[in-house]
Amino acid sequence: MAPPRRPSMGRQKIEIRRIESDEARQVCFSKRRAGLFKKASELSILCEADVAAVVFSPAGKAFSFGHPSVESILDRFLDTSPGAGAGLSSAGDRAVSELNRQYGELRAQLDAEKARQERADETIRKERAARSQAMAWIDADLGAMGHDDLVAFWGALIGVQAAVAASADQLLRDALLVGRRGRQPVQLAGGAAFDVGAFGMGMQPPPGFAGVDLQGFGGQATILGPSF
Amino acid sequence: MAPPRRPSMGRQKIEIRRIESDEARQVCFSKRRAGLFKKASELSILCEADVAAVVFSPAGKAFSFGHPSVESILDRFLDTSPGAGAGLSSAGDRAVSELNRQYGELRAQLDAEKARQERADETIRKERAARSQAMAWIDADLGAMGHDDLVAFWGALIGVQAAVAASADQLLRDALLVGRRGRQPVQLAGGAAFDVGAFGMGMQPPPGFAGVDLQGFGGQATILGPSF
DNA sequence: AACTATTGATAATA
DNA sequence: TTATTATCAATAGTT
Repeated sequence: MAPPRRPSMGRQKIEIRRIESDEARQVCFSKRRAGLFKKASELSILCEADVAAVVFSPAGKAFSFGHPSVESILDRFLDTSPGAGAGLSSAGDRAVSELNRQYGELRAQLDAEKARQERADETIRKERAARSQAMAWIDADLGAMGHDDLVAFWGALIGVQAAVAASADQLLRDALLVGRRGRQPVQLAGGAAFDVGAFGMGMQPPPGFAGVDLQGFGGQATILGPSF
Repeated sequence: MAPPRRPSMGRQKIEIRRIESDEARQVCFSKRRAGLFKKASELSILCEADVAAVVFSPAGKAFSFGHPSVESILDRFLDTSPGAGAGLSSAGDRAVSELNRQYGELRAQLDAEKARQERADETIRKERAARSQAMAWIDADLGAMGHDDLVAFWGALIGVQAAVAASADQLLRDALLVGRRGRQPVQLAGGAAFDVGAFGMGMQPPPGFAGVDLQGFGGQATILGPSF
């Protein structure tokens, strides 16, 4: 059998030497320029350092990053003047500085959002994985199953439910399912049969539990075999 | 036996914000400054770009990297402005313009993220609402339930499942639960049928099922007492 | 400074 | 160009 082809080889190790392909070089330039500026930004924030980076593309186009501003850093560096201090030298520089600050703030927000999104996705993914397991059981031919089979089935489902709820509770604090892990008998009024079609999002109490005693699970229970 | 403690926690995730500890900040500065210059060097070699990076430590000490030389890059960057006739008159102005553009882009991204997040939250909310209903049923006393009741129960649960799955499919396209809506009996062998230990995610058997013999489904099963 | 477990960056691909 | 994914590379926390 053929080895299941990966969708990608993933990143491969490369030598640090001029990339021959024009296109590949351009792509690499864009990516690494962004990476360089990000690193510069992180350095300036983490260590409260003043950082400037200037890059000219092979085509001659200039790109730059600076905190608090490119020019203030460059001037300070070129001047070699100890007296220049750390102050910004012009209104324009101050504007750039402010923009840079807002930019950093915004980016932080975006990162936070992305992290939150990832947690949500993960929660959904887990719940679904658990549910698919439950579905497999649910798909079983229930009519052909004995009573004890069904009870064991139930037990397994409870386990899935508990696990899912536990992992999910971590993320959202809406009180839909909080507390009450212990069993607390649900009051099910008697009545008609199940109306499966009615089960949607806004559900009503299970219609079809007429005559079922939901109380008392405290003692020992013996469940009879597949006799039925 | 004691768990073999790792020699290190390894790298931990950190937020990009000022490092409070003076010592840690200094160490980080040294490491990341080196990393930044390395990245700059790689960029210049790989893409044949002219690159300069200037860093001032919090203490005011200057460090720099440049290819082919820091000064040539900086001069070129600072020079390329005075002559520009249209609109922007200085490198600083262009930088501001670029920053503004990026700022707008970021803002748009953030909005998109927020919208996506809202959809995810809604999905989770719905799934939970449905699940809380299912939980109410699960809390019922199964041992006291007759076979017919249990079967009906299952039927209702299938309805819930279908509704939940339908609403959830809208959001995520992971193929965890795609297709197969119709019932396709699961093979429940007469022997060991449910492997509780194999629970979907990383789940443990339901707390109360410790005493339940899940093997030999063809026969009789006895569930022990209130330990449940 | 050296050492690793992790996170983060990115080459290859679609 | 943007998205994805498998790998490689950088580095946070320790020793």
